[in-house]
Amino acid sequence: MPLPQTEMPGRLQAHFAERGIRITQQRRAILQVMETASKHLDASQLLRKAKKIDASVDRSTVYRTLRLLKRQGLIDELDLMHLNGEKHYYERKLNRDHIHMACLRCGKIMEFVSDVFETLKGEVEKDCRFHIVVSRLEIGGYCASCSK
Amino acid sequence: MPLPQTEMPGRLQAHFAERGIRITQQRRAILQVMETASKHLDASQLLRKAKKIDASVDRSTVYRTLRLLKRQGLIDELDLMHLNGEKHYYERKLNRDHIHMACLRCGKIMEFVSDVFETLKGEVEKDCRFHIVVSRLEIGGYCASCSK
DNA sequence: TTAAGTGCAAATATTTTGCTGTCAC
DNA sequence: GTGACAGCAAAATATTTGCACTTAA
Repeated sequence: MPLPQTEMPGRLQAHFAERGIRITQQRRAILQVMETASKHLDASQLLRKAKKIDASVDRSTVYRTLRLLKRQGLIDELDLMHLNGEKHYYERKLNRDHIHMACLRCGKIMEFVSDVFETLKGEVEKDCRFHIVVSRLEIGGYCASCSK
Repeated sequence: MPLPQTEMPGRLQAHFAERGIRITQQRRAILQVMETASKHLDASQLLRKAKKIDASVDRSTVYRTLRLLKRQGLIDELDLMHLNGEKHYYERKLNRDHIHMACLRCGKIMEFVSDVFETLKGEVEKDCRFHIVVSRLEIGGYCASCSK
């Protein structure tokens, strides 16, 4: 029997609590969507899903909460090569950065984790004496099925 | 004594000619700006500079030409970590991809070329059987001066 | 209690599109 | 001559903001 949602705040809400960031009903709904989303939501999708939990959630609250999450370093903002317009996509920042590949033909999004990527970031930090906060590698091209 | 501009078409215009893409007065102005730009123009800056060469250039022609240049693989589109709003920046695609680093404090944009980046792309192509057309690595953080 | 957060509506910012007239080839 | 391209204005898309009301702590 799963615990009720209120007893499973999730990491995002826990982070807010630790930092003394106020947790409102609307933020709780938005965080819950971000926690449980499989992947890559844009602001409109996030709004729609959050409204199912709390119908009062407004579009501007979604944007304000996204800004907050970005500033806290809790989410990453992606373009996915602008395959579908200029909107942004958001996902929880996970333990390890990953590369996003977008197929220019079928639109499929793939992810890839690589030690070489970590090496590359290390090189940038050392050679450029640059302290990396956030990094984004997006690749456009053709996936295995589409380039056959 | 420099040659008149009409005898120095530049690579972008040459590419258009080779592919039989029509070269209009307006496109010539826009290409010339892209050729000679030091770095990273957004659409409005590009429009402003192109108008100095040909005052008739319209904003929509700039966007249409940018789309054409992107599709021809002649320019790269960047966000520069959205340090200044949601607009895009454009630069001529050079021989070799480079990484863009944006300082979150002073706004400085740095570039970095790395063999490791080439290795990483090779790994993606091989391990994911993904044919890369365009790639973009943007990093946000603090530059040497700002993280002292 | 009260500072922070919210909804709502309107404003901004950026990019795209429909249409009619023009020009490169 | 004609199909591709242009300017113009209006629309579309995405995001932000001002303000008065509400709420978490």
